[in-house]
Amino acid sequence: MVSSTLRPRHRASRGVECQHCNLCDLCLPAGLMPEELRRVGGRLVAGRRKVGEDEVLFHAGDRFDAIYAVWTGFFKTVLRSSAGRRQVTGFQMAGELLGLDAIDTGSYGVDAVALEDSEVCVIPYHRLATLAGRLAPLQAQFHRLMSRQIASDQAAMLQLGSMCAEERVAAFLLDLLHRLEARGGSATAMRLRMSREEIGSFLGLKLETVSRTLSSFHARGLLVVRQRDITVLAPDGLRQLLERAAA
Amino acid sequence: MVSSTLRPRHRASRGVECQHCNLCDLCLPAGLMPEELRRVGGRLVAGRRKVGEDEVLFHAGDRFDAIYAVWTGFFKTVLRSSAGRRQVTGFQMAGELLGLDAIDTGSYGVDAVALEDSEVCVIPYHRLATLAGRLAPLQAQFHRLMSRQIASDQAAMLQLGSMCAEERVAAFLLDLLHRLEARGGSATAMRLRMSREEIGSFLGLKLETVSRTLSSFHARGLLVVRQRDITVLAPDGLRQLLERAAA
DNA sequence: CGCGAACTTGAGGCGTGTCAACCCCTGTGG
DNA sequence: CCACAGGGGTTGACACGCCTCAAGTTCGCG
Repeated sequence: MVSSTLRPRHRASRGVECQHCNLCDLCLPAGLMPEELRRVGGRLVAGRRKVGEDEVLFHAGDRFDAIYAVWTGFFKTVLRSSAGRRQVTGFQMAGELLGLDAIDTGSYGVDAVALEDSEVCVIPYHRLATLAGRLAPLQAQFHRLMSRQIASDQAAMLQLGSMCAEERVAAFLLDLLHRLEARGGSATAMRLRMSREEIGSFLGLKLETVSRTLSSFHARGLLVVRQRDITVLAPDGLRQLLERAAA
Repeated sequence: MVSSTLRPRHRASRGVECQHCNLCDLCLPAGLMPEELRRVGGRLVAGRRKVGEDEVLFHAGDRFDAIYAVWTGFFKTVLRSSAGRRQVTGFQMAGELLGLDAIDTGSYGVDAVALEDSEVCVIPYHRLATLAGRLAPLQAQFHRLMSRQIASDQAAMLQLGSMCAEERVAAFLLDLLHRLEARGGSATAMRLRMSREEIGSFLGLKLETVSRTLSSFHARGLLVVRQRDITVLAPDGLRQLLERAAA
């Protein structure tokens, strides 16, 4: 008994059907049976929105009404303190959600900025809440994704709180590669979408330190770095860097 | 002092009714109307469990089947890396939830340790999921609490990634006081439940640095510190420390 | 072809870590 | 009631990793 509300026809308003999306086993509908997927149909995603490189999907403080799922492209989220400090709190790629921190306060807490030309699925929160109430597997998957964000934020806290610069950079590279591999990318090579400064902000380091650390890895034969192209030659070498740590 | 989490005798058989709990507007049932609260009745909380000081509520890796809500007392959560690094990822007090990071993987990701004699409400996740599917306001509040945890973890990332030691300690004290005040405590005085080392682990500092910083605040007349008793004399002084920061 | 942004590299300073000594509380047992 | 032990906390001296500042290089793009 969802009444199909009449909405003005503009580009982003056409329903998008999850069952025809190639990301459906990575994103919100993951774990749904074909029959359930069909029930979701086009009622979850209100539409797609293009966000050009360096454009802002939403600003901290904007009124919250939708979660966004990255469909194509790459984003960063930036938290700004009242004192003007800035901290990159994460990088998001296909199938990952943006805006989860806004449910509590009703307004977004971070800026979401595209690092390359991107497209996102617009998921009005009230639609998600309604559908999740009826479709237990959808609710379950939504909870899993929020939970995953919590776990990944805590992993970031571990990096920031108890690793030295080399370890942070190594962990960062391995995490990125792992996520790209899960999306069909190479397990060893990638093109970074973010600048040294953005990496540094995420890792609590200055851009020079990031640069020096990458150069050092290069010199030790762990990887090849040429600007934003990185090829890891010895992933186990990076992993060992993380393993051999004092308590 | 080492204790096992396998303690069947703590398993309470009687349901606990949220509508008779003094925390009901801080915790999971917050925002529910009396009528809805009655519908929840004793079907959400399976029972209460006592956890003595230094005892472990759950270990990282334990199979996940319940969320816990702190009823009385005080907890810390500790994330351990494969290399043996340890990071305190948070401190939890009355009305706050433990175990949210476990929904995704099906096992807890951190250790939860009581810092004083405590009691928690045991909320089997399947019960919560079922009830949330039927009671939209309960679902909404659960989402808000997960969202709040994400936002607070990101605030911690900001502290760890872009603040100096003094700023971290000031922010930490103000946050603790704020949360205690929301629970009816004093806005200026408190007894810390955790050691300098645990504060340091949370803030990414060594215990000596925490101690020195508190001494320095004391010397400047911002607060009085005597072991674990802290009285803030100039909360605005602490706030100013945070405000006057370079970008 | 040349400008600017991003990146790299170097030299020196500073904040926090490390190591060690000491102090203060609390609990315990004579 | 006091002596003592032990853990947590404080303080000091020094070391070191990362930051700061600055110069130079590479690359993309008009």
